[in-house]
Amino acid sequence: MPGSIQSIERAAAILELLAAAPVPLRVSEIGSAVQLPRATAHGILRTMLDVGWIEQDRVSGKYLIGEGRFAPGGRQVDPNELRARSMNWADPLAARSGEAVRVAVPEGPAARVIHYVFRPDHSTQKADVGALLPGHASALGKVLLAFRPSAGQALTDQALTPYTSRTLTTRSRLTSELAQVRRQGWAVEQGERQMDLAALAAPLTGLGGLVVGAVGIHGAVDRICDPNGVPRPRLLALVQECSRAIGRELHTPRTQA
Amino acid sequence: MPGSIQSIERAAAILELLAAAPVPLRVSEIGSAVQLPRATAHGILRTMLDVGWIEQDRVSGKYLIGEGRFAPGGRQVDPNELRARSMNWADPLAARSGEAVRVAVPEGPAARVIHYVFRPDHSTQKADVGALLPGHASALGKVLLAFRPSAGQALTDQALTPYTSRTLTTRSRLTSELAQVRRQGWAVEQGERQMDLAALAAPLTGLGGLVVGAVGIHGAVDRICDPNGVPRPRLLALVQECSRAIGRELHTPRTQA
DNA sequence: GCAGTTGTTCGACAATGTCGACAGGCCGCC
DNA sequence: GGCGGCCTGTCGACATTGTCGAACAACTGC
Repeated sequence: MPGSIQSIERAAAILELLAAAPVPLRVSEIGSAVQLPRATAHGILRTMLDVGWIEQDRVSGKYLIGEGRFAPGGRQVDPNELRARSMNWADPLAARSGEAVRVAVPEGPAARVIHYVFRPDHSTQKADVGALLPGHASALGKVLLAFRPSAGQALTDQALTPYTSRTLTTRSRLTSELAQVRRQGWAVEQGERQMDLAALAAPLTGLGGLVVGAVGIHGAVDRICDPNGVPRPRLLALVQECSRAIGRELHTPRTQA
Repeated sequence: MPGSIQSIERAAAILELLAAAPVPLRVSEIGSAVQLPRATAHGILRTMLDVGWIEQDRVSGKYLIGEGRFAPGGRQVDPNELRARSMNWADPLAARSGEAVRVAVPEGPAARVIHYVFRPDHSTQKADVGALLPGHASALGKVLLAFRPSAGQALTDQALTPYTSRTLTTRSRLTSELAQVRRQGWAVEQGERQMDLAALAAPLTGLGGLVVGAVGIHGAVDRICDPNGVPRPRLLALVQECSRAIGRELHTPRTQA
């Protein structure tokens, strides 16, 4: 099929139309300009609204081009919004798994913790919100690295700090590990950053399949994994379920009721 | 169908991925990052290549984000490229119609002439390449105005300079005229800018249905139209055929063989 | 040299987007 | 104030469209 994808071509045409327009445009104007039924134009507009390329004036209903997109280093998903959306699902995960929960977003080759839910028991714990987890030595980091080729690019063997004897310290081993993470859709960390700690993590998938963050649990190795070092299926299922739930939430950005 | 269009969502995801990447990425990397088969990712990438959102390194085959797109007043189609592509079809149009041919691109509410082909007979003529034709009083201008809602927005009744007694000088009459142009796909001008001149014009449709320019013929009123003021069908067909041919040319931007 | 990549093309299937028609809301004109 | 036109957004059936597996060729690195 040596043809281009029409939906995208049409979206591009409409986007250029809006970019060239000094004032917001109504759906019918756009439709007649590109010779498309209004319903079709509306569908394309709504999609571009969802992905943030364009904006809609709430009172007039007219559409206008979004601000400062695609600028070099253009903004990813807003961490605050992601935190807000994941809270509803992170709490139940902690309750049902009995472990502490973390949500993280990518920051260079590392993972920035943006949300933390304490383990249900009343032991002393410390929330490390704001902390930077190493990408190669944490479950959350591995997930982000696996689905963000841009980040992994910069990692050299020298940068793979060995935290424990189990830390992956060569680029080739890390690469194959990340390939496995991509295949199976989740990552595990056992004693790679701290000998007595293990963790599980899964990606948070935004619109279009783009991974915008990761969610996971962490705790004592013997609670997270069985004696053979295999993650306990129940915990794994809980993490994946939570990941999918937040993902679904991200797919419905019907903000502003 | 209260769902978004997936192709566009995926394109957006890939675009953000590329925007966040400091270095060019290969197809397979992109595919695994958004969990898509390579062929699918390739199709989306090719489309975004065609519309100019991304670029491809000719030697490595890697993809990188395009430069300076969507900047306020971002570039339209390059007039030089449009001129080059339309030349092959404008010449035959002049030969077969026996009239002079003009190609124009939008510039504000007016039409900038970027190409001119002399009428085959050897009468004295003057090529007005570079001239600015009024949008409301020329066939080329009406076509551009009809498919560029952004331009018409600024026109007030005061701006509708009356060149002759036949010039459309009220906004309402112009609006209905433009609606008709959109319906039928071509525009006519008879004595509206110069009493003894008539013209026919049709849009040049780029990718996705966006009108990027217009092509048309002009000459003595009695040669362009019949005594009743109706455009001669043969000439009209020739203009439309030429318009479609150039449009097809624009849809195949397989530049650089 | 071969084995493992890579980017790209082709074709068939069915999932997807398109488009006509309907409902709800708003403005403006009588 | 009520009415008519025009607007945006929704729903559903159809078929066009995009997707995805498999095959091809060119390239890289053991």
